[in-house]
Amino acid sequence: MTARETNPNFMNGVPELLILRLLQQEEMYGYEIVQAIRSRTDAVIAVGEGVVYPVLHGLERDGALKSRRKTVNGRSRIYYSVTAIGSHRLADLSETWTNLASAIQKMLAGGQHVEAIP
Amino acid sequence: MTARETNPNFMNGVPELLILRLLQQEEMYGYEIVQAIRSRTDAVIAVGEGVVYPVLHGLERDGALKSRRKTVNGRSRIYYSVTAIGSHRLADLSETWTNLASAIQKMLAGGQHVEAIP
DNA sequence: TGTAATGCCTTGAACTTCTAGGTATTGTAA
DNA sequence: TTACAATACCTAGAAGTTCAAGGCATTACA
Repeated sequence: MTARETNPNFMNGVPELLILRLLQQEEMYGYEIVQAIRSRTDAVIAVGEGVVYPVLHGLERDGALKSRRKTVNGRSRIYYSVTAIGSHRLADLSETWTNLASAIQKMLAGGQHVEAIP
Repeated sequence: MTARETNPNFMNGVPELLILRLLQQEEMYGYEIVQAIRSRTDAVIAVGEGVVYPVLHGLERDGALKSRRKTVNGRSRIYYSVTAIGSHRLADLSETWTNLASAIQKMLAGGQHVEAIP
C-alpha cells in the first residue's frame, strides 16, 4: 500500500511478458534485454538486472527459452531464444494481458455500469 | 513462475485502482465491490473478499477512503467513499496505469524497434 | 430444518518484484 | 598507471501483493 520509487506496482507478470516478446523477435542476452525494455518504452518501464536474470532462468527451466553461449569482442554473452513452449506461453500471456487491459480501460473510461437499453 | 487458477498474475495494484474508481462514482460496501468488479468486467477480473477488505482497510488507514456504518434491511453495511486524498491517488494510479498499458501495447503490437527514417 | 445468500473479517502461503550487493573484463579519462 | 565507467553475469534478503481457505452472524428460502 506504500508508494514505490521505480515501477509503481502494476508490474506483476509484465517482465516475463516483455522478455518473451523481445526474444521472439530476436535472440538477446540479459544485459541487452534490460536496456531494450528501458529504451523501447521510453523509460516508462525500467526493470533491473535483478529482475531479468531470475526470470530468464525460470523460463529456461520451464523449457520456454533455450540459451547458447557466445563470445563477442572478448565478452562472454548468453543469448536466449524462444522455444515452441515459450511461443505458446507468450501467446497465452499476451491474450490475458489484452483482455485485462481492455477490461480495466472500460472501467476507467466509461465507468457507469451497463443499463438496459429500452 | 507457475500458472495460477484465477487472475493470472497481472494483478498487482489493479484491485486498488478499480476500488478507488468504483468508489469515486458512488459509495459502496465491500461485498458489493466484489460483485461489481466481477460483473462490470464480465468476470475477466475476479477478486475475492480476501483481497478487497484488506485494500479497503489500507486505503482508509491512509486517509484515501472514509467509511460510515449503515443498516439496511437488518444488515449492517460499511459504506466507503473517496476523500480528496483518495481522489488524488486515483488520478495518479490512473495515469500510471494508462502509461504502462500504452507502453506494453506498443511493444506487443509494433514490436520492431524504431529505425531512423532515411 | 437446513441450505444458500448476504456481509464482515483474518491468517498463512505463495509469488513477484525490488534493492543492494558481488564478481570479472574491457575501454577510457586523468 | 591509475581510477572509473560500462559491459556482463549472478544471488540473497526484504518487501509487498494477491490468493485460498477458513470463521462468524444474520436473513431468505426451500
